[in-house]
Amino acid sequence: MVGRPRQFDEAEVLDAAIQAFWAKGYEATSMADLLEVTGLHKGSLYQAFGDKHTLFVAALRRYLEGMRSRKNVLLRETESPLEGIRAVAHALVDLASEDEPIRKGCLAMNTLIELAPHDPEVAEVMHSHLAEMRRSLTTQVAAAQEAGEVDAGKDPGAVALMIMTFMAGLATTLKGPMDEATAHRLLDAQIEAIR
Amino acid sequence: MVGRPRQFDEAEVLDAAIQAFWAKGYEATSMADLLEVTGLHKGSLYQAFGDKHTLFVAALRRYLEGMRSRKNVLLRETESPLEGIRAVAHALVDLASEDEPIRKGCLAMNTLIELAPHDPEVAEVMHSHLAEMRRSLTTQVAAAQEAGEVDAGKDPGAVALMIMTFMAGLATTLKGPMDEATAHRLLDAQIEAIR
DNA sequence: CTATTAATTGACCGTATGGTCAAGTATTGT
DNA sequence: ACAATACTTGACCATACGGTCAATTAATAG
Repeated sequence: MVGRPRQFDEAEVLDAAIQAFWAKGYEATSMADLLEVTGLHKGSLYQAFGDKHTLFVAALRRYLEGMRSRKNVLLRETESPLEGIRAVAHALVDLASEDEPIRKGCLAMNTLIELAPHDPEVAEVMHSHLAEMRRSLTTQVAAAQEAGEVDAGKDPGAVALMIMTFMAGLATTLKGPMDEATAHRLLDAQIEAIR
Repeated sequence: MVGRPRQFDEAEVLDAAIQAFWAKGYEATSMADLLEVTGLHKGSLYQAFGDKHTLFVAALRRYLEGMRSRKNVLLRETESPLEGIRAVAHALVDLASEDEPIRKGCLAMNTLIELAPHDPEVAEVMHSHLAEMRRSLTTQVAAAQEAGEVDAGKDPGAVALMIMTFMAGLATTLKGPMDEATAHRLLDAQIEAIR
């Protein structure tokens, strides 16, 4: 490539943007916030990532990719299908509990609530992410049934959705009075109840 | 009282504000939106309710009171404790599914995510609401145990929290791809799993 | 009638917002 | 050296924002 190369790491900039949007939400995060947290100058940010909305979508995409890849790693590294589900769910609680006592929750759920209803592009990104999550969890539940860890009479798709719903609930309530330890306890009970 | 009386119904104005905040969130709802939806003029709104934040808190309080009173009615009118829980939970799904296909979710959960972490006043209102909800549900679960509808060996507080968590999850995911019928189905399965 | 209170209307304000642009400087490949 | 690209800096912009104020009109109680 000809010309002066990027002096910043695009991934690092996106990660910084993720942190900002995650902590304050889309509307409440100003361009000034983003400039401060990324350390870039106005011109550079706009040239590299376009406007605020475009930057947000890029950051969201990166966040979601990260979640999915961590999920896949956990599912691969655990010893049994149900252990995998457990690991993924508890990892989400850990993530949502970061930065105590001002827990940021899950950027995906935060975005689903704040933006998805009015923002078609964001909605599309979120929907395909959730669809992938659902597919992945469904096959995992089916595997757990094969392994005798989950009642074979149940509908694996329904069980997967129930786990996702519960995780969404934890990610949401963790932004309120619920504490991390309780969240982990409830999650164990939920997985037990669903087997 | 001396002087010209209010030409508008404060409750109606608050309801209109609730609808606006519910549909778009706090930040994304402008004063112009609020004027349009309430039908009031700038001066009147500011004189009667103070600034945007004060108005929001008043609207939120009214919304939460409405939820609690409807909950109490449902718990009183149903035939068994577990039926009461079922009714309350399904009513929330109905509420969160209003205005299809742009479902508004639950203003309480929306607010918990968008504002509670940075807004002490809102956080306090939400926390006391959730605490009341939790107390109420816990005694209801205990009653269901008395009636033999729920396994007496379980911790009623934990069961109550699990139901609340699941409801929070439904309220959240209903803002995304989940449809109302699925939500009701999952809810039935959840209550069944928790007994 | 009078005092009091409220609604209406519209002008006005400071500021923060997201966003653009241009001039200058630095860093690379050829 | 030269062209190409990117970063820096800061000025600039239009607008939308939340919020204030004052003048006028309307409705009520005593």
